[in-house]
Amino acid sequence: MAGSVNKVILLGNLGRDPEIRSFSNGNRVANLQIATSETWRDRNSGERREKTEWHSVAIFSEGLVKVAEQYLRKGSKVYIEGQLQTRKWQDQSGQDRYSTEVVLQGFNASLVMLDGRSGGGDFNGGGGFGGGSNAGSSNNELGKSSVGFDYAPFDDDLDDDVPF
Amino acid sequence: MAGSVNKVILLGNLGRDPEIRSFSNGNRVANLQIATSETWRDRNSGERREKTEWHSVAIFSEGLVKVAEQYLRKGSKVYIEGQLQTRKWQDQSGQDRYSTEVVLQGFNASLVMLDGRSGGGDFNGGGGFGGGSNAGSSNNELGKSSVGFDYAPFDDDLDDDVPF
Amino acid sequence: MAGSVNKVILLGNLGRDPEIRSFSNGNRVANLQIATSETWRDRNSGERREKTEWHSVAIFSEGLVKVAEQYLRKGSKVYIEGQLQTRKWQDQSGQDRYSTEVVLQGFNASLVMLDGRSGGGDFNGGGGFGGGSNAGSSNNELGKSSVGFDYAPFDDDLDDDVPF
Amino acid sequence: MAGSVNKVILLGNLGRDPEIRSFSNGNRVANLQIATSETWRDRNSGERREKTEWHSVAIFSEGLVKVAEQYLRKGSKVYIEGQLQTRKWQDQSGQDRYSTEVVLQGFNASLVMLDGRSGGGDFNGGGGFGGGSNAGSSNNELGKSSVGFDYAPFDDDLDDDVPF
DNA sequence: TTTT
DNA sequence: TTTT
Repeated sequence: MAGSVNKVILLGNLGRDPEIRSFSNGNRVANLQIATSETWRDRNSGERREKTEWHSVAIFSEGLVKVAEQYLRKGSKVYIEGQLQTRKWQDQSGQDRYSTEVVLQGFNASLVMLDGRSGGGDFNGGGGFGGGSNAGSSNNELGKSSVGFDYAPFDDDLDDDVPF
Repeated sequence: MAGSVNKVILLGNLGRDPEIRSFSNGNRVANLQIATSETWRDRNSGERREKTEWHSVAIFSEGLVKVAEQYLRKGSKVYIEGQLQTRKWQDQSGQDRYSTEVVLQGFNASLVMLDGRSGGGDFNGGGGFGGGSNAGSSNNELGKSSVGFDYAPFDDDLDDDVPF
Repeated sequence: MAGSVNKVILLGNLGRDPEIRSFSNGNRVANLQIATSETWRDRNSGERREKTEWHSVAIFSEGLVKVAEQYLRKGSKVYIEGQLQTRKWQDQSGQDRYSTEVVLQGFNASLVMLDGRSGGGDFNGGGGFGGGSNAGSSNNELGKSSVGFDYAPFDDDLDDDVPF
Repeated sequence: MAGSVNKVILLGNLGRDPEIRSFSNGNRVANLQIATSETWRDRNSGERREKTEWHSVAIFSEGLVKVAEQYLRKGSKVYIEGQLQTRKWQDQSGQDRYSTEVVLQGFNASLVMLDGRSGGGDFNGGGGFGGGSNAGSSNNELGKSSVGFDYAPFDDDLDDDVPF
C-alpha cells in the first residue's frame, strides 16, 4: 500500500538511562522509556489528577543510537518522531505475546534533545559537540558516510536560476 | 508533567468493519483495525518487499463513534490523530498483559474519511449527511451541545479591530 | 471539504518577548517569533552550514495567551502545534500583500514550554502554578470555565464496565 | 540550533495541476496549490460556514517531483509532509516581499496520493506503476540510486539475534 | 484483516 | 483554484 502514514510524536522524559545492545552483525539498538503525562481536573470531585503514560522506544539508526548513548540519561527531556511497530514473541510458556514500540529507523525518524542534562557529556560545551547536527535528526547519521546525508536544505547553487 | 506530547498520526485502511460497544453508563467505544504498510527494495536480492503494520484504534469521542458507525467499513481509508495508551489486563491465567492502542478521546483527536466507501451508508448522498462537518474533527462532536464546539476558526467580530 | 488536515508543529526558540495586543471586544492575541534551524555539511566545501527559519505565530486561545504572557520570554524554548493561515492586507500604497502565520486557536492547538526561563514567573515553583496543566494544551483554557475542559483522559467511571 | 522541529502536515485537494519547472542545473521543482478547509456553525446565526485556506507547496525532491508530474492533477487529494520556509524577494518596485511555502525536500518529506484521479496517468494500471513505492515517501527517490534508500524497515538479518 |  |  503505497499510500499510508505511520507516525508517532512524543515529547517527554526518560524514566531511566538508555539501554543499548548490539546485534551479532554489529548493528545496535537503543531502548528508551519515555514518560508523557496529562493533568486534568476531575469533573465530579474537582480534584487535580494526573495520568502518566510510558512508551517503549527502540532506536535502530546508528547515528541516533550514538546520540542516545552519549547524551541521554534518566530524566532527559526529548522529542522523538518514529513509527508504531508491534512485535510478536513467545513467552516462557510458549504463548504468543505482543509488544508495541515506537521505532526510530531509517529516514523519517528524528530525535531532539531538549536539555543539557547529558551526564558526563559536553552537550553545550564549546566546539566539542561534533555530533551536533546529528542530534537533531537522523538525516545526518554518524558513521554512515556512504549515504548522502550532506544534503543542503536549500541548495545555493540554485539561487542563480530560481524559476519562481 | 505539564509539558509533554503524545501524538499518533495514522493514514491507512480498515481491515474490518468497526466494532462498537456500549458501556453501562451509555458511553460507547468504536474499535478500528487500521493497516499501514511500507514497501522497499531488498538490499541484497533487489526484490520488492512489503511490511504491513496493524494498529488497534479505540474511539471514545461520541461524535467520532457516530462517524465510524455510519461511514466506516472494512477497506475504508482513513486519517486519524490520537494518542498512545497502554492498558494492563490479566489473562485467564492471571498473568499481567499489556495492550497498546491509539486512543481518540476528547479534543486533540481527529478522524478524516478519505473515500466514499461507506457500505450501506449515504456518504455522498445529497442532504443526508448532516454530520458532515463533524466527520472532520472531534471539535464538533455530535450530541455534546453543552460544549462550545461552534467555535469560529477566525471570528469575524474581530475583523473591525485587527491589531496587526 | 469535511476531510482535510492543516497542521504545523514547531519546536524552537523565541527571538523576542511575546507581543500581546487586545481587540476592542476584549479578546487578545499573542504574537511569537520562533526560530528553527538546520545544520548540514556542504557537499562541496565540506563546511558546516546553518540556516535559520523564522516563524510568525499568532495565539488566539486566551488560555495560551495567558501562558505566553506569564511564562514565555525572548530565548524561551517552546513546542507549538497550530495551523497555517495566510492573511491578505493592503500596504500603504494600496497593494495586496500576504502574510502567512501559524495560528493557535480553538482546540487542536497546543503550546508546551520547554524550559523554566519564565522571567518573573514561578514556573517550577510549588503550588503557585495553578495553571500548570493549562500550559500543556489549549484543552484546558484559563478563563473559559463554561466550556467543559475538565475532561478525563480516561474516565474512571468506565472502568467497572470495560467492554474489551 | 541542533534541537528544533519545523514540520507541516497537510491533507487536501489540488486547486490546479502541478506546475513543474527546471533549474539550469537540471534540478526541478513542482509547485502545488493545496486547499484545506474547515466548517463550523456560527455562534450567533447558527448558519453553517466554511473557510478555505490555500497553501503553496514546493517540491524539490526529484522522486516526488516525478510523482507529482505523473499522478497529481487539479482536484487530486493528497497528504504531504514538509517544512515551512519563507523566501524574500523584491517586487518590480524593488520592495522586499516575503512568500511562505511548504517545502518538500530531502528526507523528512513525504507525499501520499489519496485517490486514483490521475488524469492521463495510469496510477492504478496493472504492473506499470514502477514508481509505486516512491510515491509513498521521499525515502525512495527515483534517480538517486547512489543513496542507500533500499533500507529495510526491519532488517531480517537481525532476526537471528534480536537482543530483546 | 486492509490496500496497492 | 480544490473539495464536500
